[in-house]
Amino acid sequence: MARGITKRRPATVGALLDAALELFAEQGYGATSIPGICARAGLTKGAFYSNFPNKEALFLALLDRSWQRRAEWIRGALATGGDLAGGDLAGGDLAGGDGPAPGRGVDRQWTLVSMEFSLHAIRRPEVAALLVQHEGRVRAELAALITQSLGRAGRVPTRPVIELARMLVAVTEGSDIQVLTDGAAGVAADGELGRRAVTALLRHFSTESRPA
Amino acid sequence: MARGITKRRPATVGALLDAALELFAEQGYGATSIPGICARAGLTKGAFYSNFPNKEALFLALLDRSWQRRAEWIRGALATGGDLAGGDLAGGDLAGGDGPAPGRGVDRQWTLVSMEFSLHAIRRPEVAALLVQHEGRVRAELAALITQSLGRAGRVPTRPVIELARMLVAVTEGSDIQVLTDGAAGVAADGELGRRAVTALLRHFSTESRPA
DNA sequence: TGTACATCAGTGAACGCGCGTTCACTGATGTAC
DNA sequence: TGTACATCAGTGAACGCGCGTTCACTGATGTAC
Repeated sequence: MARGITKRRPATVGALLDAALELFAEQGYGATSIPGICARAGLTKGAFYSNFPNKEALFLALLDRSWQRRAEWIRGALATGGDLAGGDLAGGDLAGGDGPAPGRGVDRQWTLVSMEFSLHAIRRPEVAALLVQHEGRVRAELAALITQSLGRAGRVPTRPVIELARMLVAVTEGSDIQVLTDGAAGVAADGELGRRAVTALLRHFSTESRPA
Repeated sequence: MARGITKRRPATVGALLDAALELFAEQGYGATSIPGICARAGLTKGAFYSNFPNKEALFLALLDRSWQRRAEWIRGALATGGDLAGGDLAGGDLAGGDGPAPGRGVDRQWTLVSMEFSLHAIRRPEVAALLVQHEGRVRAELAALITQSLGRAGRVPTRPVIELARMLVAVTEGSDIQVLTDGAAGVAADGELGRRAVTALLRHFSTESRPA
């Protein structure tokens, strides 16, 4: 007679995660209250405590869901032969989309929430472990994408690809912040600067592969 | 008979700003309470409200002080002929120091607080204006530094220096985040990756200046 | 298919606490003489 | 230099509010027969 989880739970948890994503992006993690999340989700506080012990657990669950969605996206790019050098993964797109993925432009919600999480992780070693693990996986997938892209252009890397992956993530993150702050005003289209830098780094740290 | 400000104020304000810097870095802006700041500063809450209308005003005052200190630092680098390409400004050092400036390595406190402020600014257009203005000034000074560095190396930029300045800020910010998150584990010394990327970008977007 | 009922999931009232903010006050500062 | 006193700056008690958390309860779910 009703053993284990029922079908209501996933819907409730989903509503809470959706509400939290919105509010974390709008107001920030610290400024968002549990009652606020419940109200946005159209639920009572009891529903929250029935599913999570505290706000941090909700945050981790939210990241987990986002990471899964983004992982699907990056794997899709690999499968369909995404080309970094061409620019279709560079810039804002590295920040992908929380869902079916937007095209060009920075995903504001995701960028804000993941910046918050970086801050959070930097302050708490036990949370940092999670982030480090996740970023390791992302870098590994990105490294594969780099190798693929360079290969298509008839080039080979002159430094470990994992190191290039780190650089691309850094420049992309930094660019995204600038785009959100001032739209990289008057310099180039959204993400264009980041894409240029990515291309430059890929060229600088690779060389033509002449099969003797 | 005691007209205008007395000598107590600067000391009180200074203590509050010091306390706030520590706590914002430790716990984050949102999680830090006014009573908390006052306790850390060894003052009562009244002292706070006697000097600031709210936490946000304190935050802005703190940034103002930090920016002034950092501006002195970057101007010093220009005056003493700092060399970007050589690496002594690149990497974590772009993040300088809130004070006489640390040598190598990322300034943890400052990086955390300025990330928080970026988030804050992205969410509030009226605050963003301040940040945009400040970053504009920083980019201008950095552009001068880039021109100087390239000049020393007998090179000229192939793109607007202000654009290069943006790229260097982006890659430096992104690298700093990685260093704080996982120490850019096992890849290179702190900030080394950022420095390499900076050098690569400077080389890629400049060419030898052969005075015909 | 229909009904009984055990278990699961969310409700809503209740609580204690620390927050932000105010304000009458006391002590510190610094000018006037 | 010393004293009187007006103004400034910080104290500490007080307040109302919304937060996080708990829990007895009611309604939803899904199995057994």
